[in-house]
This record gives sequence, structure tokens and C-alpha cells, in this order.
Amino acid sequence: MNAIAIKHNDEIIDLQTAKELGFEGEQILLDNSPDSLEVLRHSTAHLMAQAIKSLYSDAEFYVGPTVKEGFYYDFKTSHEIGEGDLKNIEKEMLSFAKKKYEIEKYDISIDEAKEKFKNDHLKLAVMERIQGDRVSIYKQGEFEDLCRGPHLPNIGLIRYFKLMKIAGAYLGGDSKNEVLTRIYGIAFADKEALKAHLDMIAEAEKRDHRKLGNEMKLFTFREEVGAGFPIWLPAGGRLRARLESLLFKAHRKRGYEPVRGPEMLRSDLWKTSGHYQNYGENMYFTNIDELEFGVKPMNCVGHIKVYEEELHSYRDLPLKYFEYGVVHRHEMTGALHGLFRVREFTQDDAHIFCTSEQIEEQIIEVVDFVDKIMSTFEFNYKMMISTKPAKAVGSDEVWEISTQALKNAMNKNNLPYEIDEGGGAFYGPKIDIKITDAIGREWQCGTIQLDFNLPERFELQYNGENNDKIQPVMIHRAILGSFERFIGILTEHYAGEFPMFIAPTQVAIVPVADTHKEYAKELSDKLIDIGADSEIFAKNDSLNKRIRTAEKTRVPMIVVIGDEEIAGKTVAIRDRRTREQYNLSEKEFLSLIQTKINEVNF
RNA sequence: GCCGACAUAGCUCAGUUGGCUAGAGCAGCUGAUUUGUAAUCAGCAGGCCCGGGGUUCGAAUCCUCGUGUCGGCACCA
Repeated sequence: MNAIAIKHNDEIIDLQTAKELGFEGEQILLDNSPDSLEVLRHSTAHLMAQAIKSLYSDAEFYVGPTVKEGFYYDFKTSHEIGEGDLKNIEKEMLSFAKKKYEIEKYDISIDEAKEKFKNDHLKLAVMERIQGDRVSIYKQGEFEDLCRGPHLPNIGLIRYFKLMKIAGAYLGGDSKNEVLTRIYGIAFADKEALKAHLDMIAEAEKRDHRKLGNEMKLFTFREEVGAGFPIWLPAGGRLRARLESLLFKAHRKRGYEPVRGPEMLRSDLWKTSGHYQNYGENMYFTNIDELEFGVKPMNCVGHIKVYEEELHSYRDLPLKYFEYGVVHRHEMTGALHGLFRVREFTQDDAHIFCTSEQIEEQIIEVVDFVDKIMSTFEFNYKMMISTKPAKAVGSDEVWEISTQALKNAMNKNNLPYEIDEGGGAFYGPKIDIKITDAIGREWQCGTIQLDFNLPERFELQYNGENNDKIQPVMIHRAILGSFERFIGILTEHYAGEFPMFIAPTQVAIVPVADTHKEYAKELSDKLIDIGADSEIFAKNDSLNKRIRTAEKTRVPMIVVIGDEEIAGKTVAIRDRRTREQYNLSEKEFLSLIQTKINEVNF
């Protein structure tokens, strides 16, 4: 196999450039390594542009980079292009690839380039952003593109690719700009890798929580109810209740007190907090007797009111208030997505009021809490520190101090993190918890936010040792983030096969014949006594059919009972994975279920 | 919000260039069968074809305005 590029000073250099500059280095072969795919995908993006230009001659091109999964190209044409045209473009790409054009590279001055692309206002826009006075052009057949590379030596090497979707995207990623057409594609070095990737996508589709939520009757959405307002069905209600009660105990153990604020509060309060000015466009407002009220988008103000109810001594701190807080946020229609993005959701929210000396230990305690929960669900996760956003309250100095406090807490405890510049909440910097699910996708759930601003704005105080009035620090934190999103993620993570301690139904009971129904009911009652839900499959169907139906509900355990079981006070257990059966005495069975339900404690 | 696509029975989907009473499978109901580990058989019922306007002799099908959903963008738990 010939090299497609080389690695020089840790940079990928294509052969065209290497030859030009006389560079040498380790060879990059055409395989599925990250370096190789980088080059391959970049060239595939160019091949796609070449095909698009050939099919739609007035096409103008913006940028065509590689992304995590593949590549895309943003362009504009007067032709209307839809999903159905992707096949045509693919065909055109293949026919160009067959011609095996060399990919040639040459340098010109930026002024020459501007002249060359004078009819392509998008390329001109690209050049506006380029520093320096020379640019490189890559040429394959008739097609030329302004690009810094790296590229393959020949387009004939491109064979295993697929155009995935077509979408609109703002020029330069700014919603003030015009919308371009974007086509996403994937490319690999061989057929197997392409197939594996397509299989992975198919697997993700199978796990889609919207599909499973419908099949398993966990939740639903209805047009007449309104977009983004989920309806929890009984099965989803049971699952959620289990999660809530586990988490309730976990909070109590860590010294949190349950509280509850009202669903809406007078707008004056939102003005004091800064939500009115900084978050108002996401809030719902209503008038009652001439007074304006805002439906809460966050729970902090309610908890501040709890804090204000009493005078506090430094001896009382930290004070930890928690609430399964229902919040409403006016998310943009295009952002809504199953349970992942909704307009009404419940956060597992808490606010810790503490002294500035306690910040570090409190942050670490929360991080530890997060770790306990995430490892229980077998999630890997990473943490990101987000700094001051464009729209924010409070002085730069306070932001600097609080951001540094978060970093210190992490550094001192050797906790790794990444930085997300400008990603903080308007009242303070935060640590976001990004979890990776079973098939490698990342989701943002929990968040830990450090806030000096709201205590200041509400003039919160506690009495210090010398009876001086001191302002407490507030830590906002949520661990699951929201029940909606977290349950959506759990559903996809487990592909609907929830572990016993959280499953909507723990046991499916299948009586062999009508005469065994009574024992089934007895068993079901005993299960309720130990905190397990069961469903009896006693419909007038064949035994085979009922077992099949039970399997399809993804219940963790199926027990079959007939004459033999009743006679011996046993149950026949069927494993959902292996389809094998074994018998247990009723007593052993109940204690097994009880153990499995109680084995988890956060 | 922006670009593009889509909306037919509880669910998954057919429905030709506008033309007969809009179909199927599963689920549901009724009956027969009483079953030992992934679909027993027969029958019945089920639809304002997302909503409002329009074009047409005639609209599930064409146009238009909403609503919702999907894929992205932008924005965020």
C-alpha cells in the first residue's frame, strides 16, 4: 500500500506539499486511522463539491471540513436540492472517482485567488478570514478549490463513502447570516469500516428513546397539548418514581432538606435576580390582578426565599435545599427533541448556601455524589468548566474569583476537566457533567454552578463569629440534570432493557393455564409487598404467544407457573438474554428480587 | 427562530397521472381452543386521510395559511 500523506512535526502533510517543501516523515497509509481518515474525508468533501459543481453549475462553495463522523460541505445553488438528490450526487462522485484524477496543488497570491473566484461570493467570504498573502489551490480534473489541504494524491482512492443528510446551516455559524445548503457524508478506507459505521447508526436508531418510549409506553407527546410538553404514561411513571425515591434517600443521607417553591413568582423578583433581563426571552409570563408573574425557569429564587425565612448563623452552614423542581423554558421550536429538549421539565435541583471557606469541600462533595450515580448506571463522564458568557450579571472580578474557585477545587483534588469559554450561566461559572452512553455519544446532564451574584442581589446574610453580617455563597447543582433528559438517555443507554432496580415492571408472570391464575395473583401481591411491580400475562393466547409478548416488553425477569410450580411452591424463571430456564423456590425467588431492587444505593 | 422534508386506524405502513364504498399487518373486541417456554383458529369493529381556507364537475392526492413531527443550523438540562 502506498502512502497518502506523511506526518511531519506532528502535522499531517500531504504528498503534494511534502514534495514542494522537501519534507520527510512517517508515512500515513490509507487505513482507518484518524490521520488517514482526516485526509480521506477532506478529499471526499472536495469530490462531493466537484460532483455538485458538475450537476449544478451555478453552485458556490463555502467550507468543507471534516467532522467527528465524516465531513460536510456548505454551498449555495439556485437549484432546489432535496434528500432524493443525494443518490445522484453520489453517482456523480463515483463516476469522477473512476477517472482517477490526480489531485494537484499550486500556490497563488490572495489577489490572484480573489480574481479567480470573483464569481463565488462564498469563497470570497472564506478569503476574508485568511491571514497572509498566499493561498493554495487544489485541482482535480477541471475542478479547483481554495484549500489548505491536506489531500489524497488521487481521487481514485475514494471508494467507500455515503452521503447521509442534507440540511441548512448558517454561513459562519451565525444566525444573522444567510443560510447555506449543507450535505453531510461519511467516508472510510474500506467497505467493512463503512458497514460497521452504518450498523452503528442503525443500532442508535433502534435505541432511540422516542421510538422505545412509544413502544414501551413510557411517555408521549400530543399535538393538541403543545410542542415540548411531555405526558408520562403509567410505565414511565413507575420508572420515574423509582428513580425519584432512590434519589430522595441519597439526598437525605447527604444532609439535603426537601423544600418546594411556587410554580410562578412575581416579576419583580425575576428583576431582582436578573432573570427578567437576562433570561426573559425564555420565560413564560402571565398577569394576575394587574400584577405580572413569571413561571419559573429555574428554582433558585424559591430556594432563596426559603433561606430568607430565618436568620442564619455561620454554625448553620452549609444549608442544602433540594427540590424536584418543575421548570418551564421557552425553547425554540427547532430545538425540541423527544425528552432531550422539552419546554417543561423537572430538575433534581438543589442549592447549597455556604461560606466561601466551604466552597471547595462542597464542590468536591457534589462531584463525589455525581460519581456515585454515574457509576451506578455505568456511565463514563467528563467535566467541563464553563466561564463567563456574553450576557451575564456581576463584575468581572467576582467572575474571576468564582471561576478560579471552581478550578482550584478541581485541581487540588486532581480531577480532570476541560474549559468551555463563555458557556457559563448568567449568574456564575459552572462545571458541567458530560456523560457518554453505551454507544459512545455524549450528553450534558448534571451541572454545578458557583454563584456570588444572586446572594448579592438578594442581600443574603448570615451572622459570623463576631456577629458581623456576611454574604453566603450559593452553589446551584443538579445531578441528573432533568428527569426527562436523564430518562431519555437511560433508555438509549440500556436500549430499553432497564436494570431491575429501575425497570417500570420487575417481573412478568405467565400462568400456563387459567387454573394457575390464582397463584399468579398471589405471587404478584407478594411482589408488591417487597416493592416490586409485576404484570400477569393471562390473556386467552397460547403460552408461546404470551411468553413472546412478555419478552417484547423488555421486562427483566419472566416467571412461568403451572401445575408443577404450584405443587412445589416454586417458579420457573426465564432469563431474558439466554432464554434459558431454571427453577427457584418461591422464597428464594422473592429474596432474589428484593436483593436486586435494593442492591442500589446512591 | 432559520433551511429542508414529512403528517392516512391505537401502532407500523400501502394508497398509480386528482376519479368507484380509503387498504394491510399488529394491537383491540367476540367466539372456539386450555395450551410447559418467541406468533392457535375464525369472526367483528375500528378513519373529519393533522386543522382552516382555496382550485376543480370531483381532493387523502394540487395551492395556501396554521399546528405538530423528523434531519440539520443556531440556542441549552
